[in-house]
Amino acid sequence: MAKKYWLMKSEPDAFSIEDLEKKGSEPWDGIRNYQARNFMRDDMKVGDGVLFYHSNSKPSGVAGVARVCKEAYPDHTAWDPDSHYFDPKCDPKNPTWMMVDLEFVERFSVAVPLNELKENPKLEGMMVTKRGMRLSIQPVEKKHFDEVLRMGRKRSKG
DNA sequence: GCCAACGTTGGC
DNA sequence: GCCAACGTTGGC
Repeated sequence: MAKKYWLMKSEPDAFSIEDLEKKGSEPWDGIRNYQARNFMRDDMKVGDGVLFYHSNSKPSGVAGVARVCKEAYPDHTAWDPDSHYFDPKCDPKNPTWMMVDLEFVERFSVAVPLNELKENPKLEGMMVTKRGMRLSIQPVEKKHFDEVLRMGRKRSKG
């Protein structure tokens, strides 16, 4: 199976690329959307490339790159009453929610802001550039992944 | 802080 | 099963 590419959103106040860099790897918990879960559960494999996107940020944009290092397994925060992500409808014996682990790959010194993604004709059709796109995990085409990587590294050089 | 977009819930 | 109400996401 060919390597796949993804974009995953996080609010940097909650968990940022800097946090991932410090920790090395981290479970991507708290996903409570069926479409996003299905991508993790059904399609993500170890080694897949991930654009780490900072949302609700100034500005929002792609802050770096991560890699899937563990395939989908149950998200235990769903049945932890103390967790922000607690889901009272979730049965631990038949887990509804899953997560993968990501490991740090690369941090752009300056994030590639959303408006530059939108303005780049090579990224036409990329999901994150579409208005009203709230899905927090999105599949990304290889050509788009490579172009965003190029943009991030170019900026990093100054 | 505003509000458009969109997913979920619940009454019927 | 429809759809209005509600809650959340997330850019601006």
